[in-house]
Amino acid sequence: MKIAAAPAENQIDVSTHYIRDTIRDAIVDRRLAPGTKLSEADVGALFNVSRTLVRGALQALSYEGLVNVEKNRGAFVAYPSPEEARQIFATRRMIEPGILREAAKHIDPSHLQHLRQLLMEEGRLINERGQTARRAEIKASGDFHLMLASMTGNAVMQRFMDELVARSSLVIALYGQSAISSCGHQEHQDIVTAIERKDIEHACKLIVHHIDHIEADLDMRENRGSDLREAFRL
Amino acid sequence: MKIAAAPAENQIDVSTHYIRDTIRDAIVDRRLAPGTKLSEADVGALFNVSRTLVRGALQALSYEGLVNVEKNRGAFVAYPSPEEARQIFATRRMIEPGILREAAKHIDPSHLQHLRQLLMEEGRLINERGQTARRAEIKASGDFHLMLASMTGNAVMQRFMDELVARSSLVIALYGQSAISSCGHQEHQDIVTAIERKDIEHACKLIVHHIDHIEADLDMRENRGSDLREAFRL
DNA sequence: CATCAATCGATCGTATACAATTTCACCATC
DNA sequence: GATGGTGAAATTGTATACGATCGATTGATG
Repeated sequence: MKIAAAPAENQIDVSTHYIRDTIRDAIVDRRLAPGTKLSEADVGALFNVSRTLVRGALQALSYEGLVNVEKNRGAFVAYPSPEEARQIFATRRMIEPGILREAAKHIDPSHLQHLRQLLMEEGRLINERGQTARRAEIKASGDFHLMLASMTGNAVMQRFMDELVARSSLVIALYGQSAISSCGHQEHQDIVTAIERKDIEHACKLIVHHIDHIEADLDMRENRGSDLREAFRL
Repeated sequence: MKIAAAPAENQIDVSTHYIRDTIRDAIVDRRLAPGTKLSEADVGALFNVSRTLVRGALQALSYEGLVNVEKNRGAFVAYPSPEEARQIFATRRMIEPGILREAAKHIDPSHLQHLRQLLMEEGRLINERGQTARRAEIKASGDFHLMLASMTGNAVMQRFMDELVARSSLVIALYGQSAISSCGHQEHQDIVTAIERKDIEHACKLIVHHIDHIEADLDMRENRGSDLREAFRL
């Protein structure tokens, strides 16, 4: 399978960071399918850089859990197992109530306004059709949770949530049913409402159930499609 | 300053992982002081490998927050600012109660036995003197929290805690008062007792206060010693 | 016809070479 | 004596070279 990534972009200063971010976006947006091989030479050719920089980017993505690097075999877009997916959502359930309680301490009106704005954008996307809108919807849903994390003013936690949201997007793209639940949007609204009322404990309950619902909407049977092969690899 | 790291170890297959782990241990154990420059050539010479592998290891450590890589200047052992230190502990307060609640769901008698064993080891170290014992004590204290994380059976969360504990150790080594509080050990015991009684909510309160106490025992004034310089860098 | 071994091609792992940048010493100047 | 500029040395950034490993194809053999 050929990789459909960004063009060479001769003008831009192509660094490891740029390559990493570009590939990450492509993975999270599902323009790169899980399991796709990311050959160092191919990626390097696409960006007009040597394998050295590509390796750096792939290594970084492997730390983030978006790419699996197999020794002497190469790098592949992550294909999270159902167990891995469960752990990602379990981790979010462990973390996000804590984020909400901490965010509540630092909240100010502009935060609430920004949250409401995100919700409106989200609502707009739900009514659109097509794959592009679907991708944007998944991204917007993640942005909502990232916004909550950013309200804590805690860069360490934000990085953790960045990773969790990115990996969640990958999981949703992989195992999501075509009949996507638009109730997620309603749940986001309910959470903001609870925050506005300063009923943080209720917001915590809501967000845990929300994560439950996201997970419940997935169909995580093994061996979807053709990739028996990955199933047997280490 | 010369680096006092592991010898060349000609026999061992020295990979990026090995280098990363060795440097990480040295940082967390404070055999490498914060701010120490990790020159690629020097480190490579110590391990008898080329700069290629060293760069990989340093990049990995930078992702973990134990090393700062500054473009065109090199890699330095992280020198966490007070603000960064506060964020690390704040993150732990957000996460660890969630870990406790999740761990409680998966608990079995062997876990409790292992916890008690860690506590005994910890108690033994408190009564020893010397820098070696101090290092071991900091490490043991971290291991207690890592054990709780491992009880969740969640690899994603475990990795987050690995990072947080390692960075905490660095912070404690940096800002810790010489008069270390041995009440941390008592607090660990109280937490285990609460878990044994299945009073998880109490254990959560205890662990949050415990983290508060660790943080309160630090002296996080800026500009300790000479390093104005770091203060102005990006 | 199936199975297994040898070989070849492709890809990765690591070292090395060269370019770009920073650092530091030295010297001129005020 | 302090300041500022110049050039060499040291260090990092990136590309390339070469050896090692893996996978597939081919051909021999039962």
